[in-house]
Amino acid sequence: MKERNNTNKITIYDIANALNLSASTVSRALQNNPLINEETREKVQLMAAEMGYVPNWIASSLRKKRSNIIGLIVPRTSMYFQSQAISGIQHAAHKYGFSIVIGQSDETVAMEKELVHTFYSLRVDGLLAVSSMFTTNFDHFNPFIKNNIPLVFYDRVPEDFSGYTITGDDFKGGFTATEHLIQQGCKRIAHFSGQLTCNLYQQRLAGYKSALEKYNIPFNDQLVYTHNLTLDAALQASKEILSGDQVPDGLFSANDMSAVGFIQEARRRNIAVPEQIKVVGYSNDLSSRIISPSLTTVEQSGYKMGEKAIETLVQLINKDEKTRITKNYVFEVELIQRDSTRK
Amino acid sequence: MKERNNTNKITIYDIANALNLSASTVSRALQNNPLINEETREKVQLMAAEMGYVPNWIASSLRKKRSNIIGLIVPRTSMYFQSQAISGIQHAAHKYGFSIVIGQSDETVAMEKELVHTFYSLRVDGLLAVSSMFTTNFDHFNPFIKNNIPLVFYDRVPEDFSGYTITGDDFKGGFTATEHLIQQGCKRIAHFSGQLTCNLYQQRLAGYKSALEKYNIPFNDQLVYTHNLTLDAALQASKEILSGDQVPDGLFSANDMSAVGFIQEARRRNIAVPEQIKVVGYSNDLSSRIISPSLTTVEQSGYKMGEKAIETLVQLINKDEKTRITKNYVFEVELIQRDSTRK
DNA sequence: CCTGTTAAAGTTAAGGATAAATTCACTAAT
DNA sequence: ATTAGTGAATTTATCCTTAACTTTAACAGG
Repeated sequence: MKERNNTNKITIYDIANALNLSASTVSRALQNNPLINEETREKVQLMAAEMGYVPNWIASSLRKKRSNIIGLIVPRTSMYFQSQAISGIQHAAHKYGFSIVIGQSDETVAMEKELVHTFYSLRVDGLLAVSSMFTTNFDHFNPFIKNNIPLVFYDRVPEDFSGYTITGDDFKGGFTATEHLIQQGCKRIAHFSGQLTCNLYQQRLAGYKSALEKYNIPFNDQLVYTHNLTLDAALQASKEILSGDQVPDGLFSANDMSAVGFIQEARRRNIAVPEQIKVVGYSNDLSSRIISPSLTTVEQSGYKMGEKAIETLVQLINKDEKTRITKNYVFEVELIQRDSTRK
Repeated sequence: MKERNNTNKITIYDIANALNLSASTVSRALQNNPLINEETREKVQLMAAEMGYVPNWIASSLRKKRSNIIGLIVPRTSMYFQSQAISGIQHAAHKYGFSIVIGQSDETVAMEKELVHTFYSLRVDGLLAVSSMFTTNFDHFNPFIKNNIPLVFYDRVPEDFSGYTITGDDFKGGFTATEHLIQQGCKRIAHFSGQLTCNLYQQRLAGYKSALEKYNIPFNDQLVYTHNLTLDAALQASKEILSGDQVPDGLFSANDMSAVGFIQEARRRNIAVPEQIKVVGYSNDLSSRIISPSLTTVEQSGYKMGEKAIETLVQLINKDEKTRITKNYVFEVELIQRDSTRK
């Protein structure tokens, strides 16, 4: 038996031969080009279906100089917020006829660089990116910027970037979270922050500071714990905080996972949340509904942000002149009150 | 100012012209083909770097009939197990020089069909798939099977499929989980199952039945609750169970999320876990460590399964004759004992 | 001195689809 | 009857890279 290889796929030439037509007529007919006689078009489409023709997207991309592929760079697909964003992106992308190629930077700059290069070589029509926590220099995105290939950052975005960005209102989120803790009676509020090179955490910290200032609570940088916001890092920091002599009465954590870590460590030490310490997280992860006490957090819809990001990108790709594209779109945030800050 | 379009990218012809060489020499030099003089090769590579040349992957794919892209179909990227698997797949794929295009079926057969078609048109070199819960007929994968394009299923796989599969030992998992409950003293054990059209849930149920049988506990199909295993569906089913007159003393849930839902509903009704009812989940999701009491569960590494799946696929793509490829690889499972089944 | 060999190129032809330019048949208008 | 115009198709060139085939020059051996 002869082994079939991948080469004997049906092409438009096969259809053309079968119908005694030219390849370009077939091509046009399949695209419902009005230059083609209705009868011919139907004949072609019928034959294509019969022969099991599937267009070769690679050949089409090469010729059209358009791949209908969008590159997506995320630090990790397993982060709840990111996986929600990916869902939003996928759904919207499919609606617009684009496929998504995903790359994970694993929070490293080196990998991020490599991915940008790969996507450039792939000739993606546009790039969607969430930068790694450690990216401060964005020069490796230059191939896209210099060649005018649409590029949209969301969630974590470069500072002073002249391009398109989609973010949550992190300052407001930090402010609201901290203000809520104060209103619930907290006087000594600790803060878990991520890398301050990252706009997100900078803004959340700034919001935290601003709320303290409003209520005349002096800022104390001893209360700010900067780490990578994983469960383990949070447990570590929590031990430090809870074994100190001046234990705080509130914590605003820049993500939910490390707030969860804090609550678990507090429970281990029989320190009552919310009675002795009140806690606010960030993102409204699934875990915030699972931990007990349930976690007060700042809602930020990954799904919607992903959707908005790709919508913006697609408008840029299609050079949509009619609709005005917002350059720096900011999503509203909302405080979700749960048990971890009950009075 | 003239607008730059995406077309004026550097090609091998530009390099060839600049050096007064032919395009094929440049092509060869860039691929370190031994037919090219070392001096020439260095000259070409230097010039390529200088001119900012990036190979056009689309043209190369068309010519080589190989895209180095692998398609991935998952029900949802946001499921913890799936996102872990994606991480494993991504890392390994990168190592082997492949890019991953991800599509979500959203647990619908229609979307799954469409994705298969898209990936076929994309001329992916291979396809990795986790079927939707509702897929019973796998004919839509035929384009791949008939054209001998490597196809590997993992986690959820078709029954009686003659191709390559990677699964966890779901029967053993179901058996071990149920046996553990029995050994902890449970006599009346309920089971949350997913769609029984899906091998996973069938096997876990079979394991559950087998354990009951071993300990001479009669199987009672009133105790099996089939739903889609989301938090909401679990809450609904839990209400039913817990408000009935014959409340069980144990629950084996086919995933962690619905076990979490059950524990939450039990807490709401002041039914103590594990004292009154013991609970075992499946997958060792993050949530199993967050819920209190912490959830006993069956470990199944998504990361490793993803890695194994893509390794198998890559071997198939490369027609690796030397290494024997296992057709139906089964991962060991392990019971992780936590507080939800304490005696 | 000529043939044979080899290294190091160059030329040409896919790969499959499509846009642009061209041809052809036929109708309408002068 | 001749020209212009139109609808419907065909031909050709192109996208960029690479594999297959050819050429060229240099040199060794009889």
